[in-house]
Amino acid sequence: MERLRQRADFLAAATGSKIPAAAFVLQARKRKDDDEGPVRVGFTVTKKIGNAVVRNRIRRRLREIVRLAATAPLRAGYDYVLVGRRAALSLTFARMAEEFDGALRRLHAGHGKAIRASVS
RNA sequence: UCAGUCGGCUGGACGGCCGCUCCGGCAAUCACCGAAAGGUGGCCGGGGAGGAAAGUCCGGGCUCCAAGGACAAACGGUGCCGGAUAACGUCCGGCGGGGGCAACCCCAGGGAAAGUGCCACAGAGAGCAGACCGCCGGGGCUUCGGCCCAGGUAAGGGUGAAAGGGUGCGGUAAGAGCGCACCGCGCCUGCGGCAACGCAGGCGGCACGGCAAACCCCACCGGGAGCAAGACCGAAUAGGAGCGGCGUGGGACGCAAGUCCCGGUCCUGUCCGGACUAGUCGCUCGGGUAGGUUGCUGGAGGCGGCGGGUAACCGCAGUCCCAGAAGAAUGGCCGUCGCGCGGAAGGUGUAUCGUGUCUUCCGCCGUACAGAACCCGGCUUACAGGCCGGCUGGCGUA
Repeated sequence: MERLRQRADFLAAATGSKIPAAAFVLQARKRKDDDEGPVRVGFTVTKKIGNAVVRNRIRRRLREIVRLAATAPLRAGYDYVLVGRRAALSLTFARMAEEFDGALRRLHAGHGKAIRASVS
């Protein structure tokens, strides 16, 4: 599993499907012509959420959720982005892990609010 | 012991499971990603947020850019004196003014006899001072209550942020630095101090109101931009330069450049008219974008010691190496405890109350402010709490 680092990758993922949850919004996008590539995950916590300490803490908790959810149905060749929300600070860890699992299943079942990416 | 004041330190601890990042060592130069530059991957050992890392308000280092040097002008900043420092708007020690019983605290604290300007409202009068009320003697009138006229007067009332020294005595018609004493102010001299300034004496009868966070004057300081600085590597695609291969319709003139005619293609189906008529492929090179590497942490460095200095701080030898990320590591989850607050019970001390102190239990109680981003010195602001020390005042005891 790799981290997303380039700004272009984040912008691309934002055009994919979105699944909202209490603690985060899950965005996902299948990379073109790449069925075997690694799973890549990125995290976004905007300045609106809080100061640097709060943003760091949210990002770390989300990162840990993804790391420990090895059995979750993450798919190869996909880019995932988790956008942190304020609730990620106070919700219990188990609850958030459940939400992540549920969000992934809904996403791959096709229930996400698919936003048609403009063909580039 | 209570109240106050100043300064310094600290910023939870331990354990379990699972991770992140950097450095060093070991090993095949192996595997994977990428066109390349380069990156990722194993095991072992070690390091890994703050007192403000924050705000980005000053001052430096460092880097690039600009510029003959110096000075001046302009603009910006600083502003009692001396010292510290790489430097500062910082710090230390003094001086002056103000506040507090005191410890101590606060002050944009140069120049107002260089010039210009302003001083609202109120008030009679506000910058060559000023008679509204009042006071005073004189003249006139009088219904004997007073009224009028020309004067004198800044002691009193009233206005104001401010009314041209203050208090007292003398003096006078009433008053007035009109005279005197003390205080204040100004000038001169002497003494002390590096200086700001202080002290003493003499002279002056008081002139020189305030505002420079109004313009201004004086002294001193300042080139600009910032690690997204800068350096190196460097695609794809487009464009540029060079070399080579193939190609560049026919004819006339001309040394050549070129011009003209006949063709060909296009505007457009036709006429007329107009435009075009040489590229294309391969290799190499340079600039540069995405991207990557570096800059990147050993420094005005920390620690304790000795010496100098009232202090800020400085010197000497010793010792230590102590974060380097890049959509941004330094953590996530759980347990036990600590600390604080509140409640309950019990013990202890006091004649009693208040209350102090100790032990145990309980609380879906609280445990802050805040995350390095090139590096230092400051300032400012935020902060649950805890600890230590100096000094001052009150009360009690010996």
